[in-house]
Amino acid sequence: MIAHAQPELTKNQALVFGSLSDAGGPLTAYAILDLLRENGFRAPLQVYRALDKLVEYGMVHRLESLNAFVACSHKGCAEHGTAAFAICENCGDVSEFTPDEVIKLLKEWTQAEGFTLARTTIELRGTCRDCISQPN
Amino acid sequence: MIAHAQPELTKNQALVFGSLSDAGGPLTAYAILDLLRENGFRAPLQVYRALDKLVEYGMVHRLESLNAFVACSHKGCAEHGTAAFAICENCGDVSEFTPDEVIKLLKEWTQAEGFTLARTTIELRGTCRDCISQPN
DNA sequence: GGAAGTGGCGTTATATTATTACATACTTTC
DNA sequence: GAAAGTATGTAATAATATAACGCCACTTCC
Repeated sequence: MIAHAQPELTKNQALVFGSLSDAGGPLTAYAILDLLRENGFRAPLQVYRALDKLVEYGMVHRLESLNAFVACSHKGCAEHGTAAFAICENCGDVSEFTPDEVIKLLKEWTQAEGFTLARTTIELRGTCRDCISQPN
Repeated sequence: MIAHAQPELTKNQALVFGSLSDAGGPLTAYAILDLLRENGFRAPLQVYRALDKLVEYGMVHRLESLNAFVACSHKGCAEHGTAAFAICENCGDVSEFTPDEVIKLLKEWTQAEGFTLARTTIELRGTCRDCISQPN
């Protein structure tokens, strides 16, 4: 478990985090940029810089297999372990969960290998329950 | 466990697979393109099309967190389960392994959720044993 | 044999994602 | 208030990936 300080956000960081929270799902950096143009955003770097910090603070996760970003689903982004994501390829819905037992096993593997673990990516692609039961 | 047929490769597929095998580590699509220019490759699509097939055949894995590709490390790419990767951020070395117990736990989660799993990405970022013991 | 389908290939152009480089401003610290 | 650190704005560009088109080789089915 890693405790994340809950720092004061700068204006840009707050705007980016707000759009991700409001979206309720993953957004690409350029989608965020378009949403924030009316707030004065002009360039990708404004988004990427804010995202870097938000990811560092643990408030936003990067979805590697989508090249997109999503607000952490934990209330207040309180301290929690490594997250995993189930991504529905039909509706785009993303479920975040915390597979502690899986993380434990992976840590055991890294320790046996002498590998110093910095960051873990676990992403499941497939079809969510709703999309299976309600085929379009 | 999924059995992958070991199909005849086309000329382009064989060239792309050859560069990945020779490299012994991950390459980006554009790095492959540059390696294969002397073999007549001119455009990214030639690489991406071959990679798509090789990934489909299970002979090449895509590393989502690197936007790169790596030849499967299993001998002859025989049938095997979902792979995981430990990526050294210092030397770039990638270790492929097959964490069956982890996959089993993740499958249990998906079944409990009614999520139909199509593809699993597990990537560990950190520092390998050699780079820890021989700091530059 | 020929029509129709399939898959691979080559090429150009373009879309999407991310970073480099440089200048400016604000804030904290001493 | 000078120095150091952090955030910002902007333009330009790099890196990654796909769309659209036409061509050719092969099959298969009548």
